[in-house]
Amino acid sequence: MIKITLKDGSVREYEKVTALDVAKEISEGLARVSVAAKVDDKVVGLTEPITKDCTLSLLKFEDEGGASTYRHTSSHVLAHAVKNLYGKVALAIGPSIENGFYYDFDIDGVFREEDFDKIEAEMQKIIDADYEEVKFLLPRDEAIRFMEEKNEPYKVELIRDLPEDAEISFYRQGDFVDLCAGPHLPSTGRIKAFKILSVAGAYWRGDSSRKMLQRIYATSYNDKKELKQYLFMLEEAKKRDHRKLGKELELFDILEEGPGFPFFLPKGMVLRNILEDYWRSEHVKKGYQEIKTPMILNQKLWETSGHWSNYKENMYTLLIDDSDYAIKPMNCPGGMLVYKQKLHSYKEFPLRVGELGLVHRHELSGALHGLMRVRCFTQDDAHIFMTEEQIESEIIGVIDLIDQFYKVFGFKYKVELSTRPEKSIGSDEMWEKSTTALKNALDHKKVVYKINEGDGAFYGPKIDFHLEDSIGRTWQCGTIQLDMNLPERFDLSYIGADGEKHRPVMIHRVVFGSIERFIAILIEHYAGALPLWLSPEQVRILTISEVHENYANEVRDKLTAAGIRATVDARNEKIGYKIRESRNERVPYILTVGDKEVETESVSARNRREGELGTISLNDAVLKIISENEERII
RNA sequence: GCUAAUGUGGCUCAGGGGUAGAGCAGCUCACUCGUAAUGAGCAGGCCGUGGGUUCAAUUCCCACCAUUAGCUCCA
Repeated sequence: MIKITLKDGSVREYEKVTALDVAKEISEGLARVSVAAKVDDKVVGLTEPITKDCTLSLLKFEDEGGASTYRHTSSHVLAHAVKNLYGKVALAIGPSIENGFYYDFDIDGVFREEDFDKIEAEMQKIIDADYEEVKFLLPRDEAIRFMEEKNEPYKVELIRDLPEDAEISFYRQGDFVDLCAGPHLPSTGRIKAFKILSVAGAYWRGDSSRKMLQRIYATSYNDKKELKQYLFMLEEAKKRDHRKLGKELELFDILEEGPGFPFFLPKGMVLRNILEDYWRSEHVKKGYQEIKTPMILNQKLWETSGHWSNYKENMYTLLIDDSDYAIKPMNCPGGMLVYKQKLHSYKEFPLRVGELGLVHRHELSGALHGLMRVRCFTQDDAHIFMTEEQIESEIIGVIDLIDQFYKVFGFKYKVELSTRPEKSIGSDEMWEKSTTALKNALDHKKVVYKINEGDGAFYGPKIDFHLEDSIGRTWQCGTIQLDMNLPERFDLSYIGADGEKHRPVMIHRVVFGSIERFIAILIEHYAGALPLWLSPEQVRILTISEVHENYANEVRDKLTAAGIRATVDARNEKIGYKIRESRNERVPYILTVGDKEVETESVSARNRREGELGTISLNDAVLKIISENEERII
């Protein structure tokens, strides 16, 4: 007898059973929506026999492990279809990924978008055939022979690399068999909606010295509607592309003359300066000082910091008067030097030193991407020096600051804590202490966070902030990193209350991360329609005809005097034309003035948020705009 | 860096071995206009760069540069 405990605590007993049997017994509906099962903590296929007492939960598509099972089977269907259509093709791997799945193929020639329809049609045939997914095991020797017979060299390599004690399993669907750990859907007919998205080259095992394979990316969903929603999101993301909008709105440009080195145009500079001004004013309020360290420093410094031995290939170097120098890829070494310029007392702690530092890093040409991935960018860095006892409260302060910043832009965010990696420096005691301090700070703020075991930097644990934009994508921006390395390397010290020298604790932290990338995220988040306080041009005053130009200028001057960025469009164009243009340029406030407005000292207003506001007095309009600007209304 | 694709006026794109076209934007003129495109005209390109093939190359071939999608890397 096998005892199965269900989610609700009830226990059922069976002689021989699969998760699917249990589901059916509960209800046909549940059996229909379940895509996999969790036996104790392991995700398994619905039709796998359950052999021991366990707790069982049935997984729907949206449950953790559900979509990945669903898409894993989808990837087999893709591979099956490609095998059917192209005889001579070797299979590599085909996992499920965040929003879909892929399969890597070794094939002569390349797949093209024109081939997608054909492959999709073949996939549909396989789904319609509703092949059962049959799992079977083979001993290592036989498994290798089996795959050799099928001319699957990659599979053979995979089997050879499996650990001694690994169970080597295969799944068969019709005449297609693939090496696979599973789990899978009961049959191919369970796939309701799928789409091939793209094709790209990918190295076998991510190793650029190995063969480049053809990777087909696709996705699948539990119903057509969800697939459609996802495809819509992709379309939306394309429309919001900051590279396109940045150029259209004349914020920045990246030219052939400087790949990865962006130019900021006048309007982009307005946005950038607003972000930096806000950053400065908030940091001053929180007790930060600001410094600026040089862009170029000598090789010796980078040797001291460890960058010369660990980061050299990413650094731009140059010769000055026969000595080696490097352009800074990070701000910290400069910050260390500033710290060392005088003797510090514990009474100064925590010492918060910020720097909007422009760093240069040699990124691979293929990695460049608009403002998201560049070769020079500005980190809104700060280094905080403190005693061990101050870690927790200081981290809380940074968490609060980051929270405040993200909220102002309307971002939700998720927090992750990364702990000690295998290769690391520092004592166990120090790691323990500092990791606990970070945890305590998070717990104190009642922040929900995920722990990434072993994902910390070699020099200390860290907290990362992943903000979520308006279409659900996440971006890592803020980070708080404890550093046990640099204070050591630079022999930093302070005089404690005991009159002795001590080593300070130091953290690096950024809020925006990179100003350039943050701007890119903002553009995509708002789809170019920046909120009033961030808009390079906040108000545009449109004249109905030439005779209204003087009044329009008066309105503008009044706004300008109040610190609002306003312009007048007095061209001889129809009002509809001028409105259309203002809207296309995402100007938040459009004020129209004609005879009526001139007579009554008013404006006909519309804004992006509320639409038409009708005719309001000039005074009210100015006050409204000023207050919305000051409140940083989104 | 690697693989593939792409590179034509400011932008979006068409074309194609006989030295280039459209729409939008720009400029000029007319209209003096009330809430998402008034009309007409003009101007604008060494067809990414350098080689090669050819009587002739923007078109075909090669190399390079850049961009894009991935791989890798990551703020």
